[in-house]
Amino acid sequence: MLVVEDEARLAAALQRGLQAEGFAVDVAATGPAGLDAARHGGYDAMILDVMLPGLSGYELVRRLRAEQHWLPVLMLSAKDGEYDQADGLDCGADDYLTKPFSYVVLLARLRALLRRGAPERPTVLSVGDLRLDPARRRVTRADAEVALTAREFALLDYLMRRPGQVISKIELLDHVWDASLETAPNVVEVYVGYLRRKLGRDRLETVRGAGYRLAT
Amino acid sequence: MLVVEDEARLAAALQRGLQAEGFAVDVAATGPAGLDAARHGGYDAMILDVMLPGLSGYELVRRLRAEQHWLPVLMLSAKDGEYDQADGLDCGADDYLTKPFSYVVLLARLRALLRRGAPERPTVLSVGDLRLDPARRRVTRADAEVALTAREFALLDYLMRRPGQVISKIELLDHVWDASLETAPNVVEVYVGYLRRKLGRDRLETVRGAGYRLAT
DNA sequence: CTCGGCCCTGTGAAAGCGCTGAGGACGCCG
DNA sequence: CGGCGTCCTCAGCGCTTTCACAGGGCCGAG
Repeated sequence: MLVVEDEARLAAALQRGLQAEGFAVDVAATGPAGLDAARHGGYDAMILDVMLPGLSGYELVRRLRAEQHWLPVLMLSAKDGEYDQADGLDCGADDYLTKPFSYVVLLARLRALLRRGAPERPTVLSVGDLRLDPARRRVTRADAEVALTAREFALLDYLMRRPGQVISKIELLDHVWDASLETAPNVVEVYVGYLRRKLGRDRLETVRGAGYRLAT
Repeated sequence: MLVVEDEARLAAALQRGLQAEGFAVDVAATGPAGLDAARHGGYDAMILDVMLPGLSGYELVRRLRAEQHWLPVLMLSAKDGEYDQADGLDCGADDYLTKPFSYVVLLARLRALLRRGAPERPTVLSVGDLRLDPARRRVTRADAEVALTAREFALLDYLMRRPGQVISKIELLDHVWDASLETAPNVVEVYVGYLRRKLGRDRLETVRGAGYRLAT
């Protein structure tokens, strides 16, 4: 088990507690150190604080995932409103716990995580004759490559992870457009337009008053 | 012993012959099946045909090596000029035999291979006509040596380990430039520029807003 | 059929991103 | 000490992308 926590007392407590449960535990106190350990050590899971010196927990997971490491991650955060749960899960953590937390709950979540194991993330998303490969950053439609800009790619990625479901503009703004409260929802319409032009007219359905849906 | 060979008669002959020598022999008839067997079974060596349905022998070895399996591999190929010996050895095979071959020779080579055992050695990385030998610190392009500085070499090394994938500047900074939170991402651009000059313009693709990709 | 609101899209400005040449800092060697 | 090679910074340029906006089309309700 890898524990990444800068508060020395909490880190020590976790280490002792987990060792008592039979885990072998390493501790890292800073973001960069944690990232490094997660990369190299063969851990079964990681407990990760959000607030860390050098590199936030979010950023740490994001980078880890970007490098194709699927180590299960349980995130810890002080609930100070600055960060929230959705953010944590969004950036690639597998579970989330708010400080202060009960030790028993932590153990239970951890066990659940380990039971699940490192899920083999889908390498390639595929819906109909559309294919999107996040690692290679390639999109093909009926085996023909489609060139997308960064934003278009992010949008399509998001939609392809929930094909057939209606996704609201607000949600898309939140996730694809980094929570900018002051951007008009019209951007979404514009980008859906771009995608339609590149992928075919009827692939993205408009659900009036509700959002958009990727045809399955 | 694992024999990966799609020609049924040859496969059967090899199996019988090797069993007569006291080997336990499994046969796989397709590339994917062979890869799978090589991954899981604890074989001492593999005899591998180049021309296979589903996945070529070259690709099979490459993948195996990429996953850190150092099972000794003896490659077989019809000498039709399309593939050649250098290719076979470059992609990570340990020895090479051209069809038609004498059974005695095959046995001798196999024995030699087993004597040597599985060496823990990094393979020569090879993508397209690019070759990079980490041990010798040498890079060739279409068999012509290319002189690279240390940094250029490290960068190319990193990219060649994940050909086709998009790798972000952040990740490159992390790995090639060690822990430089305060170095501008511009260094990466500069060095990609250097590599392009030495390796050819279109070998390194820019993926705007995401990173770089080594063309496969 | 009409109307109001929702959605689409062409236009264009601004910002962002990546490439490159110039050049400074540093270490190595003669 | 000067020449050389490597590493890296910096600033300017050109292209792409992003986004706001506005006019017009479409849809559903009444």
